[in-house]
Parts: sequence; C-alpha cells; structure tokens
Amino acid sequence: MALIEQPSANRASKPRPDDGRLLRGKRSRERIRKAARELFREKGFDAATLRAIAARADMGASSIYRHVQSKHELLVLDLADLQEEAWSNFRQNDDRQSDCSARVRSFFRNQHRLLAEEPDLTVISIRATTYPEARVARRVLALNDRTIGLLAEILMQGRMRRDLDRNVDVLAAASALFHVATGARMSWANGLLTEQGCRDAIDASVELLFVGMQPRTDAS
Amino acid sequence: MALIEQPSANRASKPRPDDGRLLRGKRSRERIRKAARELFREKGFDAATLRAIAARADMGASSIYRHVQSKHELLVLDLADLQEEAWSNFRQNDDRQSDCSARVRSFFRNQHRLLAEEPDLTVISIRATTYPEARVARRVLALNDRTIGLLAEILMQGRMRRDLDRNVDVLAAASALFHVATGARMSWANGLLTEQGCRDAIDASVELLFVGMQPRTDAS
DNA sequence: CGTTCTATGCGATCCTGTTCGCTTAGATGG
DNA sequence: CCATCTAAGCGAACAGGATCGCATAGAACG
Repeated sequence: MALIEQPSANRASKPRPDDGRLLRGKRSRERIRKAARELFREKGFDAATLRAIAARADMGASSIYRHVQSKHELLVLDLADLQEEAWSNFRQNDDRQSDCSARVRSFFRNQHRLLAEEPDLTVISIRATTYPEARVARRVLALNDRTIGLLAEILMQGRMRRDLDRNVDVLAAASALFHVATGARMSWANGLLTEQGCRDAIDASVELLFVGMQPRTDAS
Repeated sequence: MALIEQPSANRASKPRPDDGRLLRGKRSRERIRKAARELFREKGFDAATLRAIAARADMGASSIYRHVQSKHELLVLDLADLQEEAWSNFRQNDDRQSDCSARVRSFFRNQHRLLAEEPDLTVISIRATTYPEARVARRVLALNDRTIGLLAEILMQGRMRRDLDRNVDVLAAASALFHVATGARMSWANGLLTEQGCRDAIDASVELLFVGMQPRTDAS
C-alpha cells in the first residue's frame, strides 16, 4: 500500500537527476508509452495485449509494472495528455467575449475532435471508473473534475456577463454538462450514434440546459 | 456467431414445454442466477468468482456458459428485474396529476432506493457498456433506453399540461436527465458522494434542466 | 429396439492481467 | 576495492474469465 511511508528521518533521498538507473527507467517508460499508444491505435485497447506491448517496447511483460500500475493507466495517461491538448486548443480559439453557450459548445467540439480519433479513450476511461478501489479510477475522476472545473469557469464568466441567471449553481451546471456529453459519447462508442449525431446530441443537450424546459414567456 | 441460422426448412422446432432437458436447463438457470445473486451481494461482483458461483449452483464452471454469455450478463439480468420493480413501484405511487418535475424526481428517488441496496448494479452495468462488441452492452443500452422512454413519457405528459415549453424535445431532455443521474451515481459509487449527496445532486440537476440557466424575467 | 439429434454438463485448456522472488546494474559510502 | 542499497528487469507462476472437445441424457422417429 504505502510505497514509501516516510524517508524515516532526514535520510532525504535527493532526486539526483543524473542517476543512471533513473534515466534508464525514464527511457523505458517512454518506450512503453509509445508502444502502448501505437498498439492501442492499431488494435484497440482490449486487443492490445500487455505482452505485445512489452515485446514492442523490448522488455518483459512484468517489467511494465515497474512503471505503471495497470493497463488502464497506460491509456489514462494518454487521456490526460489529450485533455491538456484539448484545453490549450480551446484557449487559443476561445473568445472570452462571445456568448457563453457558444463557448461551451466550442469547448465540447474541441474535445470531441480529439477524442474521435482515439475512440478507446472515452470508453476505457469510463471503464476505469468502474473499478472504484483502483488508483486509476481516482485519476480519471480527477481529470473529469478538471474538465468540470473548466466548464464551471466558462459558466462563471457567463454569469458575470449576465448571460446566465445569477442564481445558477455553476458547479452543478458544469457537471451536468459534462455528464450529458459523456453519455452521448457512450452512445457513439456503442454505435448508436454517428459521430455527427453525437455532436448534435451534445449541442442539443447544451442548448437544453441553457434554456431549460419550462415554458418561456418570450416567444422563441 | 449465428447460433441458429434458420431451422433450414419447416422442420419447425416446436418449443415443447414438456421436454425434460429443457426443464433441467431451466432449473439450472435458476440455480445459477440465485447463486450469482447471492454471491454478488456477499462479496461484490468482482470478488464473486465464476468458479465460486458454479460451485454454489452445484455445477461445473464451464457449464454456466450454456446458459449465459458472460459474467456481466448475470448481473444485468438482475438489473432488468430491478428496473421492472422500480417502474412498478413508481407507477403505484405516481400521481399523474402532479407537477412534472416532482414526478421526475420521484421517479429517480424510486430507482435510487433500489439501486442503493446493490451498489454493483450501477457500476457493473456501466462497465458492461464499455465492451461495445459484447451482447450485454446492447442489452444494458436497451434497458437504459427503456428508462429514457419512461422519462420521456412523463415529460410528454408534462408538456401537454403546459408544465413544459411546447418546443421541448422530450427525448433529448429525457436522455439528458438519465445521463445526469447516471453521472451522479458514478460519483457515489466512487465514494465522492454520500448516498444523500447523490440524491441531492440528482435533484439539483433535474431542477436545473427544468428551469435552465438563462436569466429569467420572473423573479424566483 | 436402434439410430439420430440436441440440450446440458464437464474437465482440460487457453488467454491475459497481475504478482512474486530473484537477479542485475548502477549509485553511495567507507 | 568492498559492502550495501535500490531502481529496474526478468521468467515463472497465479487467478479468473472464457473456449473446446467430448460425454451424457433425454427426445424423436422409424
């Protein structure tokens, strides 16, 4: 459990960036991640055997576990990268002055464009959260929270600009947006929606969350 | 793949309810499901070994696969039962004259009460949908669709009563409601929300979907 | 009764993620 | 140079879900 309790005293294990062993380890990690990523893309997560990954990374299968806690983690690491990329893409094209719901839609489209290239990312990261005891589950949830946080930020700005009602609980709204998008992506992953259909469904849900379902006095 | 292509001609295999073999099979199926259900409750899905289930059902492990396509299916069968129960409970206490959002909330509370007793049901059924090629995935999605359909029905009635705006896409709204609830339950399953917190989160999301986020002219 | 067909059952086996105990290689300290 | 420590690596083994080929029992049919 507790890999390193405490360095017992001031035996302070300095990281020492020139340690040959650590460098080797780092290079191995890179090889593993590269191999995994390639094989995931080629065959999909489930068909990409750990032994195959290990072979391509030129090492024994069990050695992988020196660097990674589970196969899921290999994918979740990519998810983290990709999210980072999606966020930075979004920020670059983001116009903070534009309409709040437009920004949210742009956010999701951005994310979706990247996810669409690697369908396993969505599906497997969700699968990972169905192993609640596992470390990876927490990590995925943390990533989700960051996404939700970003959405909340957008909403918050919208609320300040009076695009949104001032009583809206932005965090609840953000997580609702997130879950709705995730749900649509699951349908897509299961072949119930085309990619376009998935995007449309997300857009529709966003729209819905913005305007609500109750009758409105002003005619549409 | 194709288990039974076609009875080749009019060799019409009548079901014959008095076939001793079929009866035996039926009894076995019952034993398996009972054993599975018990062990799932006792140890949880992941810790309940197929071999253990088989032992309790008093048969070889491989025999189980004569009656079931995968371990997931054993759980999903229960999910189907439970949903049926939740729906009938809901219908009994449902007042079709009452407010639409109240009905939706009552629907979810009903469902949640049953799910809370068997936490694996939510989690594992979601996991099952992360194996898109598998039969079980489709089945879970079909169950979800039924739930969504029921929600849509409630919304439809609300729309007729003018509780909802007449332009609302009830199906989109229903699936949004569903996904939001599922998301909250996943947080609960992962220990991020207490059971009460989960219920509250669902209520809040329902509320949000009803009123929307845009500023409203009439003061709250 | 004998033949054939099929639903059910079983043990052996496979596959794959993961763990274990041991070894190796490089660092550290004397 | 030697003792010691530790990150990294390895092959063997384990565990658990699933598959395979064969066996059995009951039905159908002549």
